[in-house]
Amino acid sequence: MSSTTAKHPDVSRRSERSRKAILQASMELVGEVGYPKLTIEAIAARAGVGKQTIYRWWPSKAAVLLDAFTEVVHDQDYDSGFPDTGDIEADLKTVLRATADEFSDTAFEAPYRALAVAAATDPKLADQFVTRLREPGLKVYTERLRSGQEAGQIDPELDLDLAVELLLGPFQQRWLSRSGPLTHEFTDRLVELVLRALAPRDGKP
Amino acid sequence: MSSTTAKHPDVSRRSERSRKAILQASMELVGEVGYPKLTIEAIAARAGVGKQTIYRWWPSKAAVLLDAFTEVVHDQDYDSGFPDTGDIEADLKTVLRATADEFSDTAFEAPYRALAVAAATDPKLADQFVTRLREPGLKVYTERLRSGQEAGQIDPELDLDLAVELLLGPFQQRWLSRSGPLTHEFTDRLVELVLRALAPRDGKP
Amino acid sequence: MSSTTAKHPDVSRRSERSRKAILQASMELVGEVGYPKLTIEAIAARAGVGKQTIYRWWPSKAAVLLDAFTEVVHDQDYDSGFPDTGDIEADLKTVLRATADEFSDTAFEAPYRALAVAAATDPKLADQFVTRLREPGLKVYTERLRSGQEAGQIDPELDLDLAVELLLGPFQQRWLSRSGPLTHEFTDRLVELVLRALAPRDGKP
Amino acid sequence: MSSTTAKHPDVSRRSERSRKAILQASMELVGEVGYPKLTIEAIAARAGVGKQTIYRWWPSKAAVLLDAFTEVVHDQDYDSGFPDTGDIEADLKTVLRATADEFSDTAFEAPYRALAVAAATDPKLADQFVTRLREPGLKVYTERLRSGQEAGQIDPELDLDLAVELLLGPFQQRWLSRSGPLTHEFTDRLVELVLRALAPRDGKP
DNA sequence: TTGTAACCGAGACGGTACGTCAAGTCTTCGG
DNA sequence: CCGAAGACTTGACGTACCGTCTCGGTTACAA
Repeated sequence: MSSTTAKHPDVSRRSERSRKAILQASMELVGEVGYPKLTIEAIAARAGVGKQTIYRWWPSKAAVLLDAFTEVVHDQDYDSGFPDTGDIEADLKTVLRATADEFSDTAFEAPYRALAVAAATDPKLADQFVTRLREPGLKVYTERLRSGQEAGQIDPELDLDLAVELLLGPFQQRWLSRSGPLTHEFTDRLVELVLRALAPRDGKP
Repeated sequence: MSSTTAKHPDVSRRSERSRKAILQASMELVGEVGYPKLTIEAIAARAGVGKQTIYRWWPSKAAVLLDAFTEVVHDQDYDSGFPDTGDIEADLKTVLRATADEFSDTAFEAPYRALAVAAATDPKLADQFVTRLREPGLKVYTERLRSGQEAGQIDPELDLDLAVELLLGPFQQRWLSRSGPLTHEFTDRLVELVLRALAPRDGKP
Repeated sequence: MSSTTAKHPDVSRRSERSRKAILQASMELVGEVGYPKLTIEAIAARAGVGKQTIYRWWPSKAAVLLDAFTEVVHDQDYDSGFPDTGDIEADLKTVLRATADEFSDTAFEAPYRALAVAAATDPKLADQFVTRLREPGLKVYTERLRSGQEAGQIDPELDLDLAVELLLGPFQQRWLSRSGPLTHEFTDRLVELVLRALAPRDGKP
Repeated sequence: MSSTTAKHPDVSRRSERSRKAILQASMELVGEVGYPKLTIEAIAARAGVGKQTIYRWWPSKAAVLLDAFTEVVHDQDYDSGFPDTGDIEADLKTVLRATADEFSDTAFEAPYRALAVAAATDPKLADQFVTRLREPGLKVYTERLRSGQEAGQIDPELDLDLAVELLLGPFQQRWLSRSGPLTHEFTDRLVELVLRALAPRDGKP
């Protein structure tokens, strides 16, 4: 059913051992040398694999890295739940602090930044990047906001997708452009400010 | 005064003709083939210049592009003033709409995106990118917000830098990651939402 | 067995087509532009081959040319026999005349001079030049002189290697330094003079 | 009178200091890095001179080296006389031994070999090389042989130029191609053998 | 005494080729 | 037929020099 399967050789014969080795080598290398100096040859060598085996199954080194990263993230099973204590400010602050810590972890940062950057250039990749990594991440925020909306803490007429953009846009921007540090101070202030925008309108006539 | 001058050869002997030709060729080529396929060799060839003349004055193709882009921006004298009609919502909407249009112009987009992406990878470049292009752009927003603050339309205790991040973060993020279109509808909603966050706190007479 | 094989990649996978094309292109180009203007890039381009394929198998352009020249010489199967009519003076004159003619043939001269010159500078190359081109050429002279020695026409106590140097040294020197023309007149006089030196000592019955 | 003066700028204004420095730097550098790696830029830098000053007065690096070497040789005033004791064999042996020693002195060898090699490629240079270095060197041999001829030790009908070629050809050849060591043993044997060729014909009828 | 015309040191310039690296393709061989 | 190995063509990299061309500065002859 997957239309992407068509261009591949016989998937059932694929060597799982090679696939794993390639993904792992990619993650290691991107951490060691950075994305721009990551080469297919080095991945193949590190993985003990012929270059052709990479070219056979992936269209670009970015695609390899995306698979590699997705696999790691899934292994961590990151849908580990979003807290809902009833106090939306506290919950958002908790999660955004955690997110900030995650984005400061170099093991996570190198490949994720690499992908974000590659996606900014390559629309094909951007698609997959958004579908497989970004959207699942945003969805949990949207749902927590919806819960707050139902609890009357958030303006019921508000577009929640825009609200999530308001919250995460400044965060992501600061991270990607390194225009400032991702401190808890920052994330807390951000949550407070955003919640002022989301609050139900007072002057109910 | 300028610490970067030191590593250069004798600046006074520099060929202005070559400098101009290189910057122009860079802008043309990045539009034609995109940043990843932009090569120093092609720039040199198009500019009718030896490769060494590029390597002599710039450390990377990104640096060339940054100079090229800066020059264009300055020629347009973009400090052409930020409107201040007294109606802060209208003023912000006007400017953000214009900014959205600018970021949708391919002639502007290609090199700017290239720079933003390169800066995300190369901290050295990021520095210059921020000081020479980003900060001047943000400053005018900060000033308009300060004016609004003085006029009592904005909470006087607010950190205006964070306010600007709140406004432009989602905008930049959407643009860079192509996670949505930069319509006037979007920018208007964004301005409205942000202003709710910036409004002076009620019930404090 | 072969100590030089070690530093090479897998010889069995070598492309015979490329090897031939490179050697032929070298010979053509050295004739057209001369050795100093012979470039690896031009050889690669003419041969329809990547530069790397040349660098993979040869350490320098001189080495390429040596292989090319050796191949041509072997194709001509130049061990085509040294005449031995019993008249040593006639035989030597015949062969030296032929050699002079060969050294006057531009198709032969350009690459051979190039190699002789390069060998004079590069001892590594000199080794191979001597073993693969010079020694086989000298050996046939030595053998003819030995035959003459056995026939009593040459002093039996003579060092035949020195004798060959005496004959070919002036010849080579004149050719290499262009200090005079390689006429048959010259070669004949040379043979006569040398034979006076080689003659058995008289008055020792 | 000198036809070469015409193409030069005003010779009278030439800086003697620069000329000396260039020649000395050339000699030093050719000894340090060898002729093929000798560059005009390095000579200029070492001599503390602008490149143009070299290009103004010499057509090639070989020409510079030739001047440099000639100057050194003349300073040594090498026409220091050829011994003529009456014993031609002893005299030739003495001089050829000295020559062999000279050609084994690296300070002399590097530039002289460089010139010999360059001359083998560049006929223009070869002319000057022969006129200014080789011929003066050969002339003294010719004269000594003529003296021997007049003394009846050498066949009066012999072409003395050819005789000198017979003596020095093997010597030069061995040196240039490094096909053997320039021992006194070798030069002595060579002189003896050559003299057998030059001896007056015994069988005077 | 003062031009002014050269040489001079310096070094930027447009080029060419270098030798290296990696890309993506193709071929050979073993399992 | 997949996978490892790696040779192949291609093309860009960044460097080294080439030979030419200004740029002040410093002589040294002419007005």
